[in-house]
Amino acid sequence: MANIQDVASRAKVSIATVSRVLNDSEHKVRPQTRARVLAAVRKLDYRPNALARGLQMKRTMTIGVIIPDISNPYYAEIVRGIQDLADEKGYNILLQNTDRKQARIIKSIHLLREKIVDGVIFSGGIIHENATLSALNELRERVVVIGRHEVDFPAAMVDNIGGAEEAIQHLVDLGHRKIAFIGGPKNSATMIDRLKGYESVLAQSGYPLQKDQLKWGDLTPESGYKAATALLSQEDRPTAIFAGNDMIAFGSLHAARQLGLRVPDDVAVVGFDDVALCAFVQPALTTVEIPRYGLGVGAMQMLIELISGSTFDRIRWFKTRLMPRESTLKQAQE
Amino acid sequence: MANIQDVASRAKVSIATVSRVLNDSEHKVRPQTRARVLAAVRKLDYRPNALARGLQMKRTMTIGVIIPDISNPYYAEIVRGIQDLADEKGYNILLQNTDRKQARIIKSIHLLREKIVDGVIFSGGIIHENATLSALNELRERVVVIGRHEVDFPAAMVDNIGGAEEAIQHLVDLGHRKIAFIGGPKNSATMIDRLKGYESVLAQSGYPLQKDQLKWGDLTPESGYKAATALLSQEDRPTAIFAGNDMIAFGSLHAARQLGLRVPDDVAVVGFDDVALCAFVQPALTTVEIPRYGLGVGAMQMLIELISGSTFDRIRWFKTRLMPRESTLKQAQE
DNA sequence: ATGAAAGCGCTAACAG
DNA sequence: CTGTTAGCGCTTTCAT
Repeated sequence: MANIQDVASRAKVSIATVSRVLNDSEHKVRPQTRARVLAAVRKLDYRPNALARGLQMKRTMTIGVIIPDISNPYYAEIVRGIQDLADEKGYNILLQNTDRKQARIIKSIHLLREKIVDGVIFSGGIIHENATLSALNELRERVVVIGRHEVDFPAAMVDNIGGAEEAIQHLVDLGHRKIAFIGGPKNSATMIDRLKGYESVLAQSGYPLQKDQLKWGDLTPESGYKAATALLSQEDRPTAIFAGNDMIAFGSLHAARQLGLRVPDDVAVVGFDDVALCAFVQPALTTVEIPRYGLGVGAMQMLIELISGSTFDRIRWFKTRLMPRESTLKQAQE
Repeated sequence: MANIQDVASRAKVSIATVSRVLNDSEHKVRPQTRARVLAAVRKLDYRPNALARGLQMKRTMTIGVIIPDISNPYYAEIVRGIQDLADEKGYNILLQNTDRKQARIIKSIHLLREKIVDGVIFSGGIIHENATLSALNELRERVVVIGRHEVDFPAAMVDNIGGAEEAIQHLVDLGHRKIAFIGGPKNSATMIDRLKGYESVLAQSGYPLQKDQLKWGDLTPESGYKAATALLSQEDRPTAIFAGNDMIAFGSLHAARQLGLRVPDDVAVVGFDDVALCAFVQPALTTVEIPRYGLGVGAMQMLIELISGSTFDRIRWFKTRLMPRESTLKQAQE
């Protein structure tokens, strides 16, 4: 592999000059010499060694991205957003999957530090834990998180409260008065916010939350199925279910079917996230879309601002969008 | 950020000694000194600078992965497979999306070369073109491709012919005699192989391919819809459609519905790929599963062998698996 | 406008 | 067993 010295020799200049033309340095270099250098570069198919450059410059134009699982489409889309902006700005992405395991999160952070990334975007997994927090702090002010505001890092946030409000309002508008909620993990900030939105609209509408309309599980269809079955078997069953995420909603749909209830006529169901499946299941699931790609772009935008030292809002909110589909709307067409 | 010199000073040893204990060098170092060094490392929260190390060692434990689009679940799962093995072996992944654009492919390759990756896994996009090929060759023997054997790189291959054969055999076994094929791009090696498998079983079964049962489109539901509509509107319509991929199959399902034909009673449909949707559409789609995760692991395995200089089969085949579902099977249960 | 040389943080050969 | 030192390939003063 040709190095800068090879280019210099061939162009009969010093390596300093080569460096100058390659970096469009402000140091003027005679057009003639520049041409000679460029010719040598082409001839030798020379590429500057980014390691050497990074070592010298103390910046690598590489950023780390820490997520639970790239094969989860939710994160894949975020990453695509990050990457598109990164690409445009000349950054590269070092990707780390953690499966939300504390140990792997910490390992990833250490590793990214060794590789001298210019910054890190973190999404998914609990930051609270001391070990994670202190590891993240090693990165020194070079971190943007997605979807957390309980910690002191700049964050690209999903408006979960607003999204839930919109969903519940939609149900209320359709005439529902008895709306159940099936949440995911009780201590998840995301779930707490969605519950907040749910409660606030209910209270406002004069049909305040009833304790027996509240169920918790995990984020799987199975847990949704179980919770929904319980809810819908009550004598005074809800006319609508607001699920903490789409998986729970799918489980609820299944439960309703098993109980012989028609959706949306007997019971309406709303999910959250808008995974691809929503539009394809039968009946198509009404849900709240999260702007995943936009979140990724936004987080990268913030990180760039952070790196470049410009000022910016440390919290940036991203609006959700209600996607009304068959699971709440009576067939209107055809 | 502490560097090796800081550690050395604090431990009152030379940097060489620090390097030795950190790399478990064969050079013996007295347990006592080793302990001092380790203590200093901990105290200073020292992490070796991977750039400096890479510069010296000429290996970075980083590999590049070039794919069309990480937000496409097909590639996301491959990447996850790559990454899991990479992780285990201490490698990191530099991810590049190309959207199959020649210019971006080339840019990615150049970039990965600058960053001094130890190797590259390439998937998706045409390699044939001269520019791509020569760029890839710059990487000098450090490339593994997924799903291509027309070029001279080690490859993790999908057995498209076998998969198609199995699918057609399945249809023949069910009594189908007139089976249509709707392909994707005519010049795609993948599609050509699937067609080959289709033809071979047909020929073998004594119901050779008829020209009017063959349609080409792109890989979208729309093109599948169009082609299927044409096929199914013929007076002597096929009793089964073998689609080049699942998207085409979804389009075909839609076409059948529009024409008032029941699936699978009037017409059976088989797809290829087994995207997540297949199990959820109505009727669930019979298709051929591609072991995406396994492909990723396999490719990484090959790359590691390539890097380490051990011998290995330059082509490794990955078997597909038929997933029989409702779109070919009459309801048996319930 | 160009070149010489220091130094980024590390590994490894060589010396002791 | 431990230390000294020469690079790895680049950018960037400081001279000229």
